[in-house]
Amino acid sequence: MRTSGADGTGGGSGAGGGGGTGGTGGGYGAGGRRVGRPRAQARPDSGLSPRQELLAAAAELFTTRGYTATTTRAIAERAGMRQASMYHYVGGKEDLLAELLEGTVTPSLALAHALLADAARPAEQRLWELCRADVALLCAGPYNLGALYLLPEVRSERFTPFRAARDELRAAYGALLAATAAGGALGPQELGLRADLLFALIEGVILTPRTHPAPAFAAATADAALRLTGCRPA
Amino acid sequence: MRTSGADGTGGGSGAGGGGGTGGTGGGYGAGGRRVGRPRAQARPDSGLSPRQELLAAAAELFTTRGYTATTTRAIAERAGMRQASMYHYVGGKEDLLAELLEGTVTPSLALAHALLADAARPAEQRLWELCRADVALLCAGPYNLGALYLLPEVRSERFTPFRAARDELRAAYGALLAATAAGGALGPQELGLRADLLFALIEGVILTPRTHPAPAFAAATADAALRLTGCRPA
DNA sequence: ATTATCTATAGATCTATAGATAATGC
DNA sequence: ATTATCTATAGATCTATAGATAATGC
Repeated sequence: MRTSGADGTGGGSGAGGGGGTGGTGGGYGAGGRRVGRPRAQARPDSGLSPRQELLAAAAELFTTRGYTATTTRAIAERAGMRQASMYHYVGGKEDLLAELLEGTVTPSLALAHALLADAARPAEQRLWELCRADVALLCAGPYNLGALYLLPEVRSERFTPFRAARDELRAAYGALLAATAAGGALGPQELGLRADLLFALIEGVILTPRTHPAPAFAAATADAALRLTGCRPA
Repeated sequence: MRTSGADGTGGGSGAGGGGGTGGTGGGYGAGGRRVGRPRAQARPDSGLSPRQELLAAAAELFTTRGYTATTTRAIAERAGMRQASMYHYVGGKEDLLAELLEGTVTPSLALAHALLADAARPAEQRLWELCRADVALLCAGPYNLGALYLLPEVRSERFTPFRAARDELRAAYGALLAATAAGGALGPQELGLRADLLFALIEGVILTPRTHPAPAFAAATADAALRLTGCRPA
């Protein structure tokens, strides 16, 4: 029998992001005995909640083998449980994909809103900061989760929240650009076009082989973004 | 029994590109009776060779439903034949994917080589032209074939020719950039980084919703590319 | 004879649910 | 009693090959 919810893990911070895995999040890793039938294959405690382990497994497998090619069995087994047990924590592969996708946008979106509200600093500086942080987020983590943006599945209704967040982020780029001197000089048509190109550059890092060291790369991309928009001289 | 080759269609021009489908390419569409057992489901002649019809079907299905999710049956049936008959023309799905991918790079690569050799024109002008043409190619055709770049399968050995061509194209962007005044002023490290960012912008159009009219969008992207590289003032 | 098709199929999987089981909690 | 697992499974597919068949070509 499938117990109803069980997502009581809290917010869920997007398992793919950042290397900072540690931190015993939420009562797991306490070493003590746990309720419920023991797992068939015992394993050293990773410190992650089962749901987070599923997310981490999904991030690796989706990017490495592909979303459709990844079976529920592969995800569950990599997370240390049997295939059927996965359904105790998530509704299926789609749930995992949705959460991973949202994790690649939500932090940047929050930052964008904060920057838009911060009228004290020059818009150029705020735009640069958003670009830098967004690229850093997209390049964070061992797997290129941005590659999942182009999955056909993402067009389906299940992923409307993700698409909405991404569209909001694009709009925030446009609003920030409009607040710059260069952006203010443009007509609305031209402004929208330039914001799209700016966004294409930022997200285009998904398509770039990760050869350059990440922090320098993020800053260099932000520099290039300001040149692209006309906010900064060559 | 599987007859050996049967790829005698000629070069194969990448079925996804351009809207210019017409032109009765290579003896098909002649209206006359054709050798071999008739198809189970007769259909009005499309003017495309069976292989081209398979490519067109694959382009639609791969981008619409996903590569792994697309079955050989779906491709064959959309091309007007039964599942098994597909193997008379191609070795399998991978063949189709490889040909579609190569079609999105080969024309730009040829142009890049031609432009590199044309020392008479200013490098800035040639770089602009490459950007414009490449974006136009990536936006051509009804389906976003660039979305296939991020398939995990593409990392496998089968797609080495495609990856090599794409790397060559990236290198050509770098060489053209190095020939510009702005590029010449950069150190080798900085130049490589900037070429990668340039390439990220161009390929980033894959991630952009196709709202703007294609020709204007291609030109605007080329403008933005020159600003990004520092070849053109804001 | 050659060619382009077709039908049939072996062998291999995959998802999601039902129901059993083995812990801790009270 | 509650919870987290497990085992088992129904029903549905998919790929690639073997071998048959129905045209045209000579």
